[in-house]
Amino acid sequence: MDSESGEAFPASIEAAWGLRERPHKGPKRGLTLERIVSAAVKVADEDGLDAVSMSRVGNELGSSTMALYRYLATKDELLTLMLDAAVGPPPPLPEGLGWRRGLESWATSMRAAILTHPWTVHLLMPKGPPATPNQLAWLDQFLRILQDTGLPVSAKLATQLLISGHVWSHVSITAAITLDTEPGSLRRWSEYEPFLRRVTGGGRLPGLRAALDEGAFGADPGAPDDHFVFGLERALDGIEAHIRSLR
Amino acid sequence: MDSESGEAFPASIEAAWGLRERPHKGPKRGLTLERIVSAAVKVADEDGLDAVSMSRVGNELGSSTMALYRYLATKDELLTLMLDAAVGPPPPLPEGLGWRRGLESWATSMRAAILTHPWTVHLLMPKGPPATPNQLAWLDQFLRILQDTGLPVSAKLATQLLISGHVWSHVSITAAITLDTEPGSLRRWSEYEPFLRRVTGGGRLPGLRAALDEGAFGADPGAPDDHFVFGLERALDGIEAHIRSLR
DNA sequence: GCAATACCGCGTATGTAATACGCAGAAGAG
DNA sequence: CTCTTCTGCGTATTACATACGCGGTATTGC
Repeated sequence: MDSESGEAFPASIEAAWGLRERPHKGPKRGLTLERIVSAAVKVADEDGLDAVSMSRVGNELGSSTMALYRYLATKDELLTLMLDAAVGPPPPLPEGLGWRRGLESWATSMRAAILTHPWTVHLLMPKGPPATPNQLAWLDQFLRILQDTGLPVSAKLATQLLISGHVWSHVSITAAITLDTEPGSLRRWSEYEPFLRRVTGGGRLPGLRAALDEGAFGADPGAPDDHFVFGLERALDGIEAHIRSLR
Repeated sequence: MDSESGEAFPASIEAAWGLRERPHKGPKRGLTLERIVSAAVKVADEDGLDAVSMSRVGNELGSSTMALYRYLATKDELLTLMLDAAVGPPPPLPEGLGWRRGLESWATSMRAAILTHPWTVHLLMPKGPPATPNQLAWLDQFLRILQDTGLPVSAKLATQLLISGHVWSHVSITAAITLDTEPGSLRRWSEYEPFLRRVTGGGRLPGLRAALDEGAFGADPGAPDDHFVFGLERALDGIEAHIRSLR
């Protein structure tokens, strides 16, 4: 009954939605997309994203490298599904919060979900419009939170762009600063302030220099959490004013 | 005279700042970091980021693959410098704009700079705190724009996080939707709306479904530009209210 | 029942990268 | 003039993703 247009998105994504339940002829399938993805997530949790190779994931399942390609067309699809699985669905929203508290909760939960599996940060760059189940579930929840605000749809989507961009930006910086303490790209936080002092010498970059002298980039890189809240609240203030202005 | 701490950041970044001018003994150097980076940028402009391999860049310079490693420790450093070079310095800021117009201009310029070389989108994920000259120049300009607002430094930085996150998020989505029309990951925009209708069937994802029925995801993917402006203005509204409240 | 068919897991092979290592020659230092 | 330090670069290693095809299996049409 479906039109034959079902080829628009990769088969693995269709499969993740539970569509595409082919009645099949050949031997029984030994694996499941779900099992593959969760094995890959486990590898990433344990040994980092770089450890996720097709052969490693195959081994983890007691299977071979190439068997996975019966379920996935490319590694990229695996990564997309890993992100979806690791972030998971949005936690259920308490009723009657009001849109503002709702969005605060949404943003905070998303940030937490991402940082639970730090490697997801490296997968946030979208490879296309959101299409996986959990990703769309988050979007859906966002839109439901704004349901009764009277905002037009396009404003709701634009709001989502702003808020999720903020989350994204925040987790990326956080990960880059606090988590990537690999000796390869040294860049230890403690070296950062002296470095900035050095390059802002001789009157270069006066704005930055002034910030340094006011104590930005001080000891504690935990400040980013405050930055997160600050930016979120300012954004919500702006949205709130706009919603009020619509009446 | 420098303390011996100069090893905090990769040598190539130090070199990009013009520090590290070693008086050298051996043969004259045949290349320059600058030439390498601009050759790499040229390759990316012509054939995409995936075409940028060490050997390809070497060839482009009439040199060998391994010669590059006298200037760069890893390919990652090359990518970092490519981003810096492609984005370039911020355009000079008109005087007397006021902070709000200033930030609008900053955000718009940054968006334009990134989209001038679409491949830069894939390099935006930070690998550490910003350290390259142009990157810091943008940050510097941002801070100077906020100079007379009375905001504490940490609020200025948090504001930068919010605004740049918005730019980032916007260009990423834009690139993912409009530019990645590779047949590999099909996902043509025109297939997106039908896809969403399919997965929101049966009462699933009601928020999304409502948005669909209101005409979101309609024909024209040029709407993201309006989304960009909307989000930016809301954010600035919030900042403005906050600045006012400080008096 | 039975053959044809479509699909399974997976071994093998290919191609492309990044990059470690070491050599031979060049140029400034003493 | 020799020693040291640095150069460009050839070679070799390692690690992947993934194309291709084989031999076997379970379902389907007769």
